[in-house]
Amino acid sequence: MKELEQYFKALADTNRLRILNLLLHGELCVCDIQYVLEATQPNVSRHLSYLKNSGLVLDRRDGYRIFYRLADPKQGTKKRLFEFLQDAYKNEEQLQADKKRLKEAIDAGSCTLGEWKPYSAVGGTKSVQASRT
Amino acid sequence: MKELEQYFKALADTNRLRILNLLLHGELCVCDIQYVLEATQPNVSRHLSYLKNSGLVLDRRDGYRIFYRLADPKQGTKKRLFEFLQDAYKNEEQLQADKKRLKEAIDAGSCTLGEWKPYSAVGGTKSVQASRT
DNA sequence: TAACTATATACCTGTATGCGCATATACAGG
DNA sequence: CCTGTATATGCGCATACAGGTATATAGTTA
Repeated sequence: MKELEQYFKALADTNRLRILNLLLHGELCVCDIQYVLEATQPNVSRHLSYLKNSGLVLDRRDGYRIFYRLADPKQGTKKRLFEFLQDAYKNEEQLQADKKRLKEAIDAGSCTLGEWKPYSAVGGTKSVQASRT
Repeated sequence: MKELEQYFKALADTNRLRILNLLLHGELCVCDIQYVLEATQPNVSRHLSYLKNSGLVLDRRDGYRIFYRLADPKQGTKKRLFEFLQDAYKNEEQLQADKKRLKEAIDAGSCTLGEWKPYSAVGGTKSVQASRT
């Protein structure tokens, strides 16, 4: 029960919903998220910590950068939760705008040079990583 | 966005998750919920208020009793949310125990004399009401 | 080792919530 | 109207967060 409650607590915040929206499309580093949300770095960092502690996302260090991604989308409840989100997100203009903004940033050469693919294509497998100098 | 966030805020509490679990099976009055949760009456009342304000449940007065039920399970996001919950709840022992306890209470003649049917059978239609003296 | 980049954390403040207890409100029946 | 039942609300307290600013940490490169 605690786990489910923890998921919902993690989802009960606009900034975290926006972050998950971005992560639904693949792994991202903090700075890209920060850029899209137009939030301060500590703010983004804290929300990511919260999401990580809740069990919804995982992180990975690559050099001095840390990449965040959704956690095990294969598994039952979590997988269905992500699918629900993916669906519910479709009605949210803000989130669509965020995706667009991220895409533009990536095209323009942001930190995350990697892929930009829909959630269905991510499927829990680690997305293409990109280390840039 | 605010709406979605509000839903998650409403779900981010054990007591409210337990209440929704019960409501997934039909309309209930406060006292029955109170009995199952073994919580104080003001406590249950406030959680119900919270759920109502979040848009997840509706209430209806019948005499000096007030019945609560899930809101519009027909509609898109909310419907999918309830379905997700229904599914996620299956793994939670506490919630199964709650259902059992409620069922016993109803069989023994609690406030809600009404039906006790699975969510699929409720489908947004007002459940059978029961007023008891 | 020093300088620099990307992230995280500590501290502070304001707001939201959760809970118990007491009390108010709403309805039903003499 | 007075009493009793069912539910809601006000108050006080403790805790959890969210956000900003400043600072610490980890890793990279010269």
